[in-house]
Amino acid sequence: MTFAGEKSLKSARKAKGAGHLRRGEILHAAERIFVREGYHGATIRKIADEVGVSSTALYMHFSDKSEILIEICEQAFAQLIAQNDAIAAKTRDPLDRVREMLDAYMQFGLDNPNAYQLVFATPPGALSEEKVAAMYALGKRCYEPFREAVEAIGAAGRLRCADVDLVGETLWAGTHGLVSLLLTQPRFDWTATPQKMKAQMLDSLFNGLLAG
Amino acid sequence: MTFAGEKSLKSARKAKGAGHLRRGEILHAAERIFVREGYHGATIRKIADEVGVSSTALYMHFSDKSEILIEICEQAFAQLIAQNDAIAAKTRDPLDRVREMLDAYMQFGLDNPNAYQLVFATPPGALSEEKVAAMYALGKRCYEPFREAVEAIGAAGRLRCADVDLVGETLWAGTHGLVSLLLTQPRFDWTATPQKMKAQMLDSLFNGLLAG
Amino acid sequence: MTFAGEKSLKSARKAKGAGHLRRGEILHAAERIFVREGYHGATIRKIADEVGVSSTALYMHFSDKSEILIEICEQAFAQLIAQNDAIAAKTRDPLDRVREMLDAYMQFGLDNPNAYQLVFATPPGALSEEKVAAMYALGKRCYEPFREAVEAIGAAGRLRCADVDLVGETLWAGTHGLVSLLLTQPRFDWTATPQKMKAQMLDSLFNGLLAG
Amino acid sequence: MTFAGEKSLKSARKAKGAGHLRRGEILHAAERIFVREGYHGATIRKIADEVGVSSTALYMHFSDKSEILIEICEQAFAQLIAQNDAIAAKTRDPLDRVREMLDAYMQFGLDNPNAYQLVFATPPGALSEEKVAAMYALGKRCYEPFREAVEAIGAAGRLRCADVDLVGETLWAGTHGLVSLLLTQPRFDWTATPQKMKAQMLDSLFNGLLAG
DNA sequence: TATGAATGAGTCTTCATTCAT
DNA sequence: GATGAATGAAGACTCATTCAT
Repeated sequence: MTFAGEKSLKSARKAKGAGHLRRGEILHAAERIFVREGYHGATIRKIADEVGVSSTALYMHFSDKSEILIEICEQAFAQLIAQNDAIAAKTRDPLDRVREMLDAYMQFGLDNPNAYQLVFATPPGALSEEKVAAMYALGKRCYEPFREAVEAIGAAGRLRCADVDLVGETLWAGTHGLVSLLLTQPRFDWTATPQKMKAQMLDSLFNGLLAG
Repeated sequence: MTFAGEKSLKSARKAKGAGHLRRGEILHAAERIFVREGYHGATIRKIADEVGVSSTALYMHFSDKSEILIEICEQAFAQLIAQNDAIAAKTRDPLDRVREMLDAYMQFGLDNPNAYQLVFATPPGALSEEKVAAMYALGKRCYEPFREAVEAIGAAGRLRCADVDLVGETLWAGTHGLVSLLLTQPRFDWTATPQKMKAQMLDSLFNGLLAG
Repeated sequence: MTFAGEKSLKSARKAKGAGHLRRGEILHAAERIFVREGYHGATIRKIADEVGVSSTALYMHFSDKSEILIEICEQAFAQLIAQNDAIAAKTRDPLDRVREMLDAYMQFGLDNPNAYQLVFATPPGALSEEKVAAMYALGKRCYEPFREAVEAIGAAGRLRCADVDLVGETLWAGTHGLVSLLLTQPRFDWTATPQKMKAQMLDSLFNGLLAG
Repeated sequence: MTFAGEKSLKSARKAKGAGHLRRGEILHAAERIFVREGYHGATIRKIADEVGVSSTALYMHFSDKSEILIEICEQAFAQLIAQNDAIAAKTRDPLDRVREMLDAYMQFGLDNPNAYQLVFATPPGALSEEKVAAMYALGKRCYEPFREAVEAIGAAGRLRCADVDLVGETLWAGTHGLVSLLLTQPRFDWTATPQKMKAQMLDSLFNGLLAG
């Protein structure tokens, strides 16, 4: 149900700048509520109440409930991408690069639990096929610098396993698992701090995957 | 076969089910839809339609929408617990025991993607505090045999790291991460089969965590 | 929506006799619940539960929810009529006759609070025009012996007021008011027993209405 | 004016009301329907239709169906209380005071048949225990000035009966009975006007209760 | 005689969304 | 830029009623 004009409309709104603050407030409130109640459980009114404006007001900033979700995800990906790009530019040693990327990735999840969960567990029914594809593209873009770094490790002959992609995916899975569990199982009696767990996870995976 | 519509449909329906059959059908349909649409997005009507009964009919089997969710989770935990108990009873060597448990755990997730996601990302706001606590208790009960097995490895001096719990949690996180990613990112271009990835994850973690 | 056959159907059912007990149980349960919850608030299921049978079972005794209400009212009127007829036949002195009738009337209300309130405060929307008319006819039939008795007092020149009907209606209103208040305002801190209040009401009205 | 249908209707609606106007309209419609159909029989939709708004609109003014009922009762009590207070302030002679209060009370019932019946036969199961208690408190507050006036008559030695409360309650019962019957038995062939009946009831009770 | 399973209509209520102001 | 009033559609759930057994 999107039609031409949407894009420019969006830009127009963003360009205005006056409502920038509001926009941000709404996004943050929405993020919290989307996670606390689930996408469908989060109502426009609940979000508006949390911000302290009328529900009508949200429509001045977002044309749609789904647009809020999309923007949250876009921003999350933007940060994730910037993060990885920065590390890629800065850190030469591929091993350090991968480790830094993974650490930053987990840290992002811990720092932005709502956005993280939204990105990795949004009910599929929430977004149009189009939008889901767009999100996927962002995810891929984000994954790329990481994949390259892993490949560099492999090229340096430091991997125990020949399949570079399999290694990368395992690293992602392990780190994602830690963040995911920490966020979704707050009741579990975790014995160490998130920082220690992050380190342990990275150590284990690197120990396990790297060649002697 | 399909033109008479309403009447034949109705007869077909009635002919179908004795009683607990229905219950099972409903649970399975609900499982699918809860995951596809999220708990709040899954409506009683959608579930009923999927089963092919009136929405009213669901209330003959479940007093509540949440009760359906609860039962799905309980059954999932029951299977997970039975699985772990069986392995604990059967497999003596603690190392094999842990590996088997983790493998079975991941396999359960792959085989029951809906139940798995429901259990590990229980839709927020769906269950009463009470019920959430009950679910947590089941989770703990399920984790126990696994924890004991990890402890046995530690007792045998085979762990690189002294903190047994940290090791157990890392193992859980890693395996959960793989299942979670495989289920939530079906679009990602996974390079290996789930079976290979499972093996790779287990190998990596064991390599990384076990003492030389 | 009533049609020919209803009457005979009813007789047929009643004639059977086997379900007599059940029928009575249902009527009593319904009476309680109609009053406790209101006609619309009383559901077939609630009534069935109170009796301890399935809701379907009620349909074996009554074709309809409204039929239950009607029968309760009919029985109440039947008793009221029998009461008045008996007093009319037995008590010669018109003054005693009226007093006895009014006393019995109030006592009926106190003894059968549910039926009484049903008869005098059934939401009009509950019954068809037809049925309401039938109820009214019964009410009239019940009122008749009372009216005659009041008339006899008047004929004996014992009324302060010439309008016999006005006197009768005032007597009815006064006694009804007492019963009605006692039943609907159980929270009120009534200072005397119902028996004393009945007597006081009758004394006051008679004192007030009778000539010197 | 009436042919365009929907659109003009809508405009008409919108043009109608500022805000509390609506609230009042709803209260009046609800009052009628509550009495005509009983509390449970009165549906939000029926009320909304009577007002000419969507059922959703009711929720902009009242958070709940029961809140509508509560407000009707509160307003009725408010008027009743104001009435009695005014008479208490204005009329010195206790006998006149009581008579005026009772007359005003009956007149209120005749003028506000719906509110009256709602207040004195509050639909069972409609209100929470709390709310029922609140209503009772209002009733008590309303009764108080009347009770005091009756007491004053007694203090003046003008009562035939020593029990002042019993006298008050009898007066209330008698007058309530008249209103109640007039409202619930519109089919009955009342021989006098309500005004005459009111007077007759008061005369009878006073004659009966007062000392020679 | 009785019931368990089923259903269509309808209940209260809430949602996303619009529009006049 | 913001809102209060409004609404159609839909949500969970309940009701009276039926029917095969």
